[in-house]
This record gives sequence, structure tokens and C-alpha cells, in this order.
Amino acid sequence: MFALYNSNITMIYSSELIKGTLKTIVLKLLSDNNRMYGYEITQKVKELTGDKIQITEGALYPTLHALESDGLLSVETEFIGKRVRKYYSLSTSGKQKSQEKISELADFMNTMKYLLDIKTA
Amino acid sequence: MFALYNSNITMIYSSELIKGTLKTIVLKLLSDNNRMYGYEITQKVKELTGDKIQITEGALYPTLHALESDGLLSVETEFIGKRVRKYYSLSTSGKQKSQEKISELADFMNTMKYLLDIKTA
DNA sequence: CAACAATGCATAACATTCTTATGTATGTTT
DNA sequence: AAACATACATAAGAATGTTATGCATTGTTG
Repeated sequence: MFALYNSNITMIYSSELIKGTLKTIVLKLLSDNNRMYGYEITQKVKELTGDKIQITEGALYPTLHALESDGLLSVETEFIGKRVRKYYSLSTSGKQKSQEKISELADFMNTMKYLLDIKTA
Repeated sequence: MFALYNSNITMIYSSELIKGTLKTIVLKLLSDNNRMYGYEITQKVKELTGDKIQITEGALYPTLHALESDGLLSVETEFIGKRVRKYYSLSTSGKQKSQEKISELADFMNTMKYLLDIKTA
């Protein structure tokens, strides 16, 4: 099940665009999904964006740790066979923060789309 | 002449959102306006976004210098009385690059809006 | 079954790109 | 004359990514 824009063209965004949006993406996915683990998040984002947004592990794991130490996420460690898996879910304050960040980013996207479309001449 | 979203609420975006979009914003304004100087760009962005996006000088001037040294912008220095003013305009390769960056950012915005709206449940 | 790819976590060195602070100078308004 | 706006510039520091590396387990394929 896919939902892609320009799925024929594989255009991976230049990385600097992702900056500043990663936390919000993570919070959004967790607000929709109740609980997810790190690797799952990277795959979900790839899937939902048709490979356009690829979250690197070097970015994701520190971000998850930061959100956790801010009290926005709680963690449950589980073992799948011998392999560790860490499930993250939103805390109460995480749910609050999640809504705020999503609203802010959505608003920002509208403003940016307006800025990009406008002819100021 | 204004065009604001939520003009009653002054919500300045948390700064990290701007990251990675500044070059594109500058290129976009220059593709619409033929030539502009630095201070003018900061004011135009403020005006167009209803104060939501405020470009700091510490970010803008280094960006203009970088775009210039990449050959994307050309400069003309003028004096208004005794005060210096540096007008920037797109070079030929700058016009090309401008279109590319605008397309990429517009596409990214669509993808992000999709990501934010979706219910993955 | 051996090799390779995928799953799953983690951290460190480095790069990029902002913010904040500071500096210099001229022009305008109260 | 003080304050604010215009107009440029740069440097120290913070934030947040990439790239590289490491380790271990599980699934797939020739």
C-alpha cells in the first residue's frame, strides 16, 4: 500500500531540508501509532514518502534519546528471540508536545508554500 | 498589501524550521524580483510572512556570500548618499539553480504535508 | 551451507547552518 | 540628543544533521 508523489522519479531530498523536522516527524508517527521502535520508524517514513525521505540511524537514535530524556517518550525494551527491540510511545506531555509541533510545522509548510508560489513583482 | 495566515496570532516559528530553506527563499525572491539587497530581503520575508519568518542578518549575509562565491549571484555595489547598498541578482546558472531548488522545496513541502495529515493507523 | 542482505541497536568525528553577540557607520524621528 | 531604522560584516557557540564504524542476530539466496 503506497501513496507516492512522482513515484516514477526517485528524488531524495537534499539532506538539509530534513533538519528541524525530524523530531516532529517522530512525534507525529507516534501519535498515530501508539508505539513504534526505531528501525520501524525509519522504514515507515521511507514507505510513506516513497523513499524520498530516508532517516539515518545516526540522526534517529540520538533524537529518540533526546525526546526520552525530555520526558516526551517512554520506552519498553523487548526481546524478539535474542534481538533487542525498544518500543517508544508518547507520554502525556509527549502527546501535548506532539500536537503543538505538528501544528507549528503544518503552519510553517503553508507559509512556505505561499512564499514559493507568490509572485512579488 | 499583506497576505497573512493567522495574522491575529504572532507565531514566530521555532528557528530550526528555517534551516535548509534559507538559500531557496533567497533564490526565490531574486527570481521574482530581478535584484534586491540584503536588508530588503529580510524586510520582504517579514512582510510576506506576517512576521512569522524573520531572517537574521547573521544568517543572511553569509548565505549571500556563499551563493555569490558559487557563481549563482552577481553583485552591484551602489551608494545611497554615503551608505553602501549591495544589489544581488541571479546569474544564468543562478536562474537554473533557483528553479531546481524551488521545485525540490515545493515537492518536499507536499510530502511533509502528506506525512503530517495521514493517519497511519 | 556459505555468503550476503536485512534487522536492530549505538556512538563518535565531522560538517553545515543557524543564533547571538558584537562592531561600524549613516539616516530619520521624537 | 537619544532612540530607532537602515545597511553592511564577522566570530563564537549551539543545534542537528551525515558519514563512518561497531556489534550482534536473523532471513534469504545461489
